[in-house]
Amino acid sequence: VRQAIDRTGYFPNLVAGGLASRRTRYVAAIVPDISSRVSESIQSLTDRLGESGYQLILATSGVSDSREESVLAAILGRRPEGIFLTGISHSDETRRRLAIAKIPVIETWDLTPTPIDMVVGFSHEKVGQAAAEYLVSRGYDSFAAVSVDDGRSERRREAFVSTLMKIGISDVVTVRLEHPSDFPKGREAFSRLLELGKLPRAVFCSTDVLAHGVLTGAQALRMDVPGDLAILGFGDFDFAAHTSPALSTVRVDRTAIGRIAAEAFLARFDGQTVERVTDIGFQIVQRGTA
Amino acid sequence: VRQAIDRTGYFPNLVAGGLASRRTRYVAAIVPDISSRVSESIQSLTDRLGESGYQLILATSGVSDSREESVLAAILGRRPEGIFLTGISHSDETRRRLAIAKIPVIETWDLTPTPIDMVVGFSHEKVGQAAAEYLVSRGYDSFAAVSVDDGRSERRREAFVSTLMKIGISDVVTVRLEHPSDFPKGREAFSRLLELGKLPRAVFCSTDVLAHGVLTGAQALRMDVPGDLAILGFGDFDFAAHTSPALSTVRVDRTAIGRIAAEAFLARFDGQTVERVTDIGFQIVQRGTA
DNA sequence: GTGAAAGCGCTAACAG
DNA sequence: CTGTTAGCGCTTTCAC
Repeated sequence: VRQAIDRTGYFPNLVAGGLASRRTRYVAAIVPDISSRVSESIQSLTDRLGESGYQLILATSGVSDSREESVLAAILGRRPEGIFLTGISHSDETRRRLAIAKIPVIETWDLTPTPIDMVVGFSHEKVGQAAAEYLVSRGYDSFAAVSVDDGRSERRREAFVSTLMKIGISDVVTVRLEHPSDFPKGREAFSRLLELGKLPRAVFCSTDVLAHGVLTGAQALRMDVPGDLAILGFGDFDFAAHTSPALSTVRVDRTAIGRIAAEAFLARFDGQTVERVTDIGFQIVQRGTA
Repeated sequence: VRQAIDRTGYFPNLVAGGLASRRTRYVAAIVPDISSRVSESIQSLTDRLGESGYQLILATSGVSDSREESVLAAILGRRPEGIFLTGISHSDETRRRLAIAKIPVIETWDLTPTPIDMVVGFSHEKVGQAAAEYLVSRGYDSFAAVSVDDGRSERRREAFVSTLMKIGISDVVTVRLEHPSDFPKGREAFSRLLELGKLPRAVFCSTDVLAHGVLTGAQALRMDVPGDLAILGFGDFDFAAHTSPALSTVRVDRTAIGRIAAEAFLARFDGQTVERVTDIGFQIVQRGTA
């Protein structure tokens, strides 16, 4: 039999199987764009899912999720058994369609008290707050915050600023740049801080690329980092981390998001009940002497 | 009718459609890993394909494509209409299965005279050669080459070395590191060059992260780059590019690979004949005064 | 043109 | 337990 199979080159048609069994063994993931940091969680998702015979349908929703709704519509027709979403802000229409589809949904990279179904992520507010508390605890007393105009980035910055406000520090210089954050924008942020005359002792960048841009701006002026200026980034952008022993960061385990999401999907497919919200947390990685 | 559709929340079952029409409107892509540079080509692939109603099945083949064969088997059963592959070395079994499937296949990120079907990429030999010729033309006369033990990386280095050999320069210091290339390995490469006593005037790194690691190694010694040491990387790793006005690179348009592949697939699905091999080339981007 | 019927290649339910 | 049969929800063909 095996020989006959080999000779004829037969391999089962999974689309027929999917139709008959109503189990397509697909999970769909919608990410803003594939090259972003968010997509790194997809790696662990794919790998774990692949082990159990599931395949990933990957789609991009574009800048600020502009295409999420239409992409979702296109994808639901393919009857994936689960949906991996980025972020927690989704249109009513998206929510309605997801409700109709009645399949496990996991929102990621954030936390919310009102998830569509499940969430695995961390609190961006807590990140900003922890960043502020960390810098204060290390004795810094003048601050700046730089972010890009993207929801999660802004929320980290806002939490940073408001936490400082609570302990009586209200003159936090804020620099906001256009999404997406990249290296030159970090340099630009540094220039703007310079123009404002009084450079702070510590700056929180809501992104690691931004932090790295600020860093080189400072280094170009022969400043000592973190001596003259402490820089705290976010995300553990490996490259930034390795490049700059001077750059501290709020580190998030990106692969955990994919891994935990995969396990949650598989458990649900298996009929098990699953924790609805998983906070993967974060940690502050100190480098140099900041 | 629209109202009834809206009320019942009906949306067509594409898996039934796929079975009936034998057109699944899926394209599958197999990449070594999602976080690698290779995967950036996937972005443009997905986007262009999505515009035409095609969805992407993404799978990873693991380090040095170890899982490519099994992953392909799992994927062919889903009857994608096209396959996007990374690289040009594929096992006989892979080739056999692909032949049986009789669907368009595009090998990418490389060039070969014997493609399975179509190829879109560039010549790694030419990259190495161009790197050598560029540095020589700029007056450098002592060289080092650093690479990781990955097929394409090695081929760039080998071409670099052999091109220099042809013009009479045979004492090129070579440093080989383990795959995958990362920042610390670049620093390690620099250390090894130092240990060898005589530091060259120019070094070609077959990866941009490697180049950046070498760069910071040099900067740590207060060396002037490119004054004391010219560093030429490969790949246009944006971060490296932005960080270091001192770092030149052999730039490849990664999005072009996905875009061209998508167009080729769509044309073939449409019954058109398509160019079998597309060389997207590369260009040397000079930064600083190197 | 419009409408009914016959698959697509499996899985699952059922009868033997 | 093995063998048969009836769908899964579409597309396509074919008769009208």
